[in-house]
Parts: sequence; C-alpha cells; structure tokens
Amino acid sequence: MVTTRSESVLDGNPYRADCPSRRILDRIGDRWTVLIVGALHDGDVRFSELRRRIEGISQKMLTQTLRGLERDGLVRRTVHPEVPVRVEYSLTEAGRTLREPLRALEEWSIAHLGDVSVSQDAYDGADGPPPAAAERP
Amino acid sequence: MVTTRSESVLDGNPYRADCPSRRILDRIGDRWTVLIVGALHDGDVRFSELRRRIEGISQKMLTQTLRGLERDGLVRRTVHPEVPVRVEYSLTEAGRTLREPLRALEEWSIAHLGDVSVSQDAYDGADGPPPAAAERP
DNA sequence: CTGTATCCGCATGGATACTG
DNA sequence: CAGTATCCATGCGGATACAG
Repeated sequence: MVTTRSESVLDGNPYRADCPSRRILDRIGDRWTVLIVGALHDGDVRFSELRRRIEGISQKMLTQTLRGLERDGLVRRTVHPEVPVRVEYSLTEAGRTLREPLRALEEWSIAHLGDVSVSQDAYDGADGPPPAAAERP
Repeated sequence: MVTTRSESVLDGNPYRADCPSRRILDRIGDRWTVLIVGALHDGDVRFSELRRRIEGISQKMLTQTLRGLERDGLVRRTVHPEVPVRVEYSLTEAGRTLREPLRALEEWSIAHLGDVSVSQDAYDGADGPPPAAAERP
C-alpha cells in the first residue's frame, strides 16, 4: 500500500531524521548492499559463492551487510545442517522489488557518468588527465 | 538514450571500482546530496534559503556537497555581484533527470518501510536471527 | 565452511572561528 | 551573505585471529 502523503524531500519538504529518503539511503548507501542485492539476483547463493561474486568484499562486511538485509526482511538466510554446514542466501519478495528502483539509479548512472566525468575535468581545470584520475593536492 | 546492459551489478556482474553502481552510490550515498537535490526542485535558491530548507545541515556540509554537485555538472552556481553578495543554486538539466530515479527509490522506501520495521522488530525480538515473520514463498 | 571477535586506519561530517 | 579553515568525535570498513 502506498501512502499518498507528500513528505517527499524531492518536493522540497524539510529534512527529518525519519524521512523516507534518509531511511533508504542509510540502508543502501553503504559500500556493499547494492552489490549483494545484485549478486543474489538468481536465487539461492552460498556464502562462499557470494564472496567470490563480490570481488573485494571482506568476510566481515559480507556477513555484516547480509545480517542487515536479513534483519530488514530483504534477504532470507537458510542453514542446511550438513556436515560442512551450508548456508544459502536469497532475496525475499521485498528484496526483489528493491531491484527495480536500484536499476533505475544504475541506468541513470550509466547514462550520465560520461557527462559527469567531462564536467569534473572542466571543473578541475584539467586539460589532459584521463577521467577517473583524481588528484588531491 | 543509452542501452544499459553492459555490466550491471544487479545482474550479478562482478564488482569493479569503476562500476556504475559504485559510482552513483559514491555520489548520492552521502548524508545530504539527495536532500539538496530535493531542496533545489523549484529553481534558483539562495545559499541561506537552502540552509533553511535543509534543517540540520551544517554550513560546511552544505558548501561541500554543493561543490561536489557543481563539479559533477548537476548543480549550477550563479553569483550576483551585488553589495551583499547573492549566490543562487539550481539544478542543471542533468541534475533534474536525477530526480526520477531518486523518486523511484523514495517511493520504494515509503512503500516498504512499514514492512521493514516489522521485520526488524521480529528479528530483534526473536532469540535467533531467522524470523520468517515477514515473508514466505 | 561459515561465521565471531578485536584492533585500527581513515574518511565523513559536526562545531567553531575567521574572511571578503 | 557566503563562504574558508581547522580541530576533532564518530563509525565504516579492512586485516587478522579464532571458533562452531
């Protein structure tokens, strides 16, 4: 159900600690959540497989982020009590619905990153450096 | 526009430092960017007015975040050389297009925050992590 | 295999003082 | 009015060691 209350900060409403924008960004704004949601797109995935899919993630952050997603009801955790214990993760229905808005964001990103890089170069006054090469004085 | 299927992490592609998801999240994942984009929805807004609209933001973070958005070409900065100097900010065309995917995310948030809270309560209340209170296949 | 526990560097961002 | 500069608390996230 969708409340039609217009508290949208995108319409210029004042910030509140509990506003939807802040809540959702607190959730997906971290380094790994979106990547985990992506890595879980095709059903049950084991912990170790997840580690392999998400290159660069540490064990700690994978566990920690999965716990957060599970707590939010976006990810389901299934333990198979076998000899070497097997744990599989998958998106819940709610988790799957999150992929839509995330995809919209990603498509915006893909469509505009080029322009953004150009703008950054112009802003920095760089006349030659390749994009993504950031210099910090 | 642009065909977007190259390397979407939402389709399970491996993480790379320059992947769109990471880039976009680095951009909007901070505490204030989305709120500023929202506060700029209705045209030219002065710095002081922006501070008033975004309750709780510090002067430093407002300036810093605006600089980042300007550098990315999402916000335009206009200085009016009057006696008390007047500076106005507005969204560029690119900045305006960002509102669409942000709105999608916010609407997801509004639609699901209730379920998320329920799931969190169940998770926190239960002895063991697996609640299975919010979802079933 | 799937975690938990601990230490710790570093970036984020808040508070404050100062400037043009 | 619209910043800039500086100090500093907090917490994210990486590395490592250990456990069920």
